[in-house]
Amino acid sequence: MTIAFPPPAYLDRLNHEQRAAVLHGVGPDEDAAAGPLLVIAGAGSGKTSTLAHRVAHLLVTGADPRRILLMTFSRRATAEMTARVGRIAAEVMGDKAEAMTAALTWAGTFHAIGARLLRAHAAEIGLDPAFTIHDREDSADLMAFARHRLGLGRGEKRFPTKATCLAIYSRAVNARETLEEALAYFPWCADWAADLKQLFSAYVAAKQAGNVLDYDDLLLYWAEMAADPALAAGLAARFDHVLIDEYQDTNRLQAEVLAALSPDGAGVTVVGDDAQSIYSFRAAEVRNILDFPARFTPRARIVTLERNYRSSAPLLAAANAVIAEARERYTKDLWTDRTAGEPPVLAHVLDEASQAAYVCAEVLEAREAGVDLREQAVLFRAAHHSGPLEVELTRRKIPFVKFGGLKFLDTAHVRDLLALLRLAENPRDQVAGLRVLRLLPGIGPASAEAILADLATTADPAAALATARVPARAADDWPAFVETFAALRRGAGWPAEVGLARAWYAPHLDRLREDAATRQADLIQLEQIAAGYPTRERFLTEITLDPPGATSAEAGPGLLDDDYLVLSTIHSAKGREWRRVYVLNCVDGCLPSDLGAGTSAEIEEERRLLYVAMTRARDALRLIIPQRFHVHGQPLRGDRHVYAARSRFLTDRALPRFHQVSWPPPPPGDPAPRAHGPRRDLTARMREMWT
DNA sequence: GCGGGCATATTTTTT
DNA sequence: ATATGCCCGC
Repeated sequence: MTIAFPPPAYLDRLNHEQRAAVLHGVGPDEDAAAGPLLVIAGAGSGKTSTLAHRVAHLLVTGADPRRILLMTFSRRATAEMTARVGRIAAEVMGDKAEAMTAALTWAGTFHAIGARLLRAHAAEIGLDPAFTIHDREDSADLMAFARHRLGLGRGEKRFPTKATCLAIYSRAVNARETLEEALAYFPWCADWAADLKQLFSAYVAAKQAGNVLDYDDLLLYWAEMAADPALAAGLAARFDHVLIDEYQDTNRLQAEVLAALSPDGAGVTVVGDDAQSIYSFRAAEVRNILDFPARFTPRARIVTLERNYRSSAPLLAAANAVIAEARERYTKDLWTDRTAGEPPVLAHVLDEASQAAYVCAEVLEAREAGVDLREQAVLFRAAHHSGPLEVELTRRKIPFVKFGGLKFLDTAHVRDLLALLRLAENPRDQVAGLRVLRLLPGIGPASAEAILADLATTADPAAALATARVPARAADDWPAFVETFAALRRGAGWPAEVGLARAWYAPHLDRLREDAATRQADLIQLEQIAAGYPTRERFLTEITLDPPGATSAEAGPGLLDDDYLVLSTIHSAKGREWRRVYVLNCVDGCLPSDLGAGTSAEIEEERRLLYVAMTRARDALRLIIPQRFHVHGQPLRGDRHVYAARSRFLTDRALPRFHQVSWPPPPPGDPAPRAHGPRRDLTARMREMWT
């Protein structure tokens, strides 16, 4: 492959630092062969573009796309990245660029790449390549199963729930901590260390018996494989270049994987921004990025991108003011030459209902002024915060799509259907089997377990089912199940198999659920999604590793062609941008969230969360402060609420960066505008007397 | 052993 | 408002 001289025109689009990041160790001075590179890329500094240019430049200068490992944080980010790489490369290579990006097959999330590598190397590490992958809920179910079997939780004191057990386990694995160290994050469970150890051991055994891997295993097996001298060489030899996006949100286990892929850092590029680290609840370790340069000798090169191309100056000034209060920070303030623009607005509203009304009014007004709905987004801390807004949007017939929170895949009927497909893929998968078999009336945990035990040990699962002893009450429904399972095992064709599974499931759905019709509609949609995958295995793997992230009021394909408002958790908004951004519930208790112990590290992360939300906006930003919002999860039906204060992150020092309004606007001539609610809320006091 | 009925605690963010 | 977990009758 020839090197393009003079340098390709695409380099001219980049600023000095971006170009340095793109050119590092590539091209004419290949002797300076690419040592490790860290790109600190502030919000809106052209990070994605820079990374895409670097990959494209590697391709243009002759790198083998099949030997480039590109890890991003979501499938959407992967798709966006490869599309951009393709466009850039096409400028120089024309039609050939398409083949190059098509060969960029090792692009995906850490977990997805891990799954592929483990399947490829399964035989070498004692895995059956037909392994299936448990998502969080499956893992929790298996944990519950192990817990039950050990008889834990029968004492007087309540044993931690399955979700908590899994969280502790996961923390230990991802942070590479001992159980005792991990328990520091779960102090109320400290007394259970011995039982938990026993439980985790049983959990691991159950996973292996079922030939299943959980999320953590995808990284753990990978890291362990890489740490084994006999296996590591084969892994490391696969790739010439390793590029990782959002490095600030990786955990220790992921850092280990990276270290094993390239011990001396050759060919490694990591990109991230410590000011946007928001995943420590998932054991993300911001030290990964901070300590990256010093891990190598000579140290890794650092390129810092501080010029912001996204936001107007007033918005950026406000975001800088918020992050300036952080206890500890490493990156400098961002700057921009986009000086014009309106200041961000702090909107005081009465409650969540008026918050919803305010957002609707603003959104519609902006649309009248020419800003499409899809250029606007509403962001919030927790998925349920958008509830009242969703109601209002639906009432006003404003289309929207929601990212984050409860997903399609978490509904019982979708899980039931997937469980059947998974059992066909991997008959040893006990969680899937238990779920499916219990759909048959007359089969409960005990008989299901007996049947599954046979299934796990036989060479011919379909035959084993046909001759299994089933309770008399289940006899009528049994043949249909056996037949469907056998057809799936034979491989009835994809995605036709989903149709078979659905046909089998339909009568059970009718029997078990009131709203069977709407749930059927979901399953038809699932079948359409399945049609987009080449095989059952790919479908099952990828859908658990990167589930369809969005739910919408008017679910259904085709919606994406229309104009719709985006609703998203702040976490799911990472890496995205919109012209106008609204942030709900900017009050203490929501942002920062008052759950958890409230350690200062947690508080700092909440501050970064607000920063991430603010820096998504290009032209306009509204932070909304309801004076009262109602407390969720209270047994008292109805209207318990708290009076909230402006988020502590919007300090007096940051305040001048905002324009403050009350909404609805006070009537003209009102002598006492009540921007901060009733002077004294006696009704609340009356209620509090009895709480 | 199954499955329905009742009580109870419990809610962040996600691969 | 929901989900998990426990108990009891069939």
